[in-house]
Amino acid sequence: MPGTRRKFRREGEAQRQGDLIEAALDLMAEGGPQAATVRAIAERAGVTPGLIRHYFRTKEDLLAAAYAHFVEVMTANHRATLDDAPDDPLGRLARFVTGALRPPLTDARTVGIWAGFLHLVQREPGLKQIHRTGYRTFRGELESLIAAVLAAAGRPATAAELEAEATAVNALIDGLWLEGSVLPEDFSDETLPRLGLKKTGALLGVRFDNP
Amino acid sequence: MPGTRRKFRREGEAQRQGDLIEAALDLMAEGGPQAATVRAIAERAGVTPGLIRHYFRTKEDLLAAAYAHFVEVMTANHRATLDDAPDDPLGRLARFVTGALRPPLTDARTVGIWAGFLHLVQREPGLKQIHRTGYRTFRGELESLIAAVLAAAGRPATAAELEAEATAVNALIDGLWLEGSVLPEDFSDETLPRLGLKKTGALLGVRFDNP
DNA sequence: CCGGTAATTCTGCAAGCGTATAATTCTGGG
DNA sequence: CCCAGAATTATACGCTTGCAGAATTACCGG
Repeated sequence: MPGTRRKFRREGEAQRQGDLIEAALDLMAEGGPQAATVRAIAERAGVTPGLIRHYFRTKEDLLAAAYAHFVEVMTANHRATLDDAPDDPLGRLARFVTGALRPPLTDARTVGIWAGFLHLVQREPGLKQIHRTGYRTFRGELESLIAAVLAAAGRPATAAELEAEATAVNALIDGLWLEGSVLPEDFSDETLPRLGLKKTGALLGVRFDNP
Repeated sequence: MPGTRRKFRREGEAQRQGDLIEAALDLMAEGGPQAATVRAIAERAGVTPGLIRHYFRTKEDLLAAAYAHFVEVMTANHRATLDDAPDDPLGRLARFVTGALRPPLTDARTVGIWAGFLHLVQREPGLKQIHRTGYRTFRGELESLIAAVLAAAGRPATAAELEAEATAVNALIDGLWLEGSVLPEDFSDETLPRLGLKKTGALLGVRFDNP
C-alpha cells in the first residue's frame, strides 16, 4: 500500500528554516535543552526529522541559528521601544526602561530561552560572541540614553561614572526581568514597568513625572 | 577471571548521598541538564551507576535532592554573611549586600546551577515550592534589614513601600549577580560589591560611609 | 575467624537520541 | 502535459540514556 506516505507541500527555504527555528525556540522555552530534540522540533514545525538535515548541517547548527535569531529579535524589540518615543531625554529613557519590562521582552518564554541556551552559549565561542554583541548593543543604548538624561539635568558625567550608572540601571532591569518572568504571579501587569521606572529615577537622581 | 571486579569501600548513607548530590550539582553547573546523566554523576562521585538507584528511587529524585541542597546552602551562606556583622542597621545591610555579590554566592557555578535547574523547577511543583521558600527567605531577610535602615534614618515606611524597596534592591542584587556571573571578565573582584552597595544606597536614599 | 547482610558492582534491556542515506513526491519550465 | 530535479519522507544504524535485577564483595557482630 504505497498511499501511506505522508502528503506534503513544498515551501521556500526561508519559510522552512524560519519554522524550524521558531519550533526550536518554543521547545527550548518550554522544556529546556532536553525538550529540544530533533524529533520534537520537526514535529512542532510540521515536518519529518530528516528535513532538518536538509536545511541545517547538524542540530547544533540549527540551535546556533535559533539563538542568533533570538538575540536579533530581542535587540529589535528593544529598539522598537524607542520608535514612538518623545524627544526629551527623560521621556526616551522612560520608554526604554518600561518597554524592557513588558512583554514580549519580559515574559516566561524569554527567560526560558535564555536559561535553556546558557550552557551552550558558555561552551560555544560562536554563540558567546553573539551573546556578547547583543548585550553590548543593549548596554550601549542604555548608556547613551542615560548620558542624555544627565546632560539635560546639568550633571554631565565622566565615562567611568556613566559606565557605573549604566551597569546599575542594567542590573535593575535584569533583576526585575528575572523576577517578573520566573514568578509572574507575584507581579500584576504594570507593577514591573512602574517600579523599574521609579527606581531608575532613584538610581540616577532624577524624577520621571509622567507615568 | 573473577579478580577484574572493581574494588570498593563501603561508606555511610549520608556520605554517599552527599557525594552524589555534589557530583550532580557540579555537572549541572558545568554543562547543564544534558551533562548531568546518571552515568556521568556516578563517575564523578567515584561510583558505578547502579548505586544511584540504591540511594535514590529515580534520577529525578536525586536531582530534586540536589536542588534542595543547593537552595539550603545558598540560604545558609546568605545568613552567614551576617555572622560577624556590626550592630547598626546600615552596617548589617552593607554586609548582606556585599556578601551576596562575592563568591561563593556570586560566581559562574551558582548561576550555572540555577539556569540548569530552571526548567525542571518550573515543571515540578515540588521543586517550585523549594525555590519559592528559598526566595521568600532571602527576600524576607532583605526586607527586615531595609526596614531597620529606614527606621534608623527617621523615615519609617509602610508595608507597601517596604515591599517596593525590597523588590528593587533585590532586583539590583540579582541583576549584578547575573552579569557578574555570566561575564566575569568584565568585573574585577571588588567592583561588584562596591557598586552594589553604592547603588543600594541610591535606591534607599541613604549613604554607606565605610567601604 | 567467620557467616550474614547490606552496600556495591555488573550485565542487560528497551526506548530515545542524532545522523546518514535511499526512496518517494511535489512542482515549475519546456 | 510531462519530466527533471529539488524538497520531503521513510528507514535504518550506532550510541547513549534511565532503569531493573542478579551477582559479588566488604564489613560488622558474634
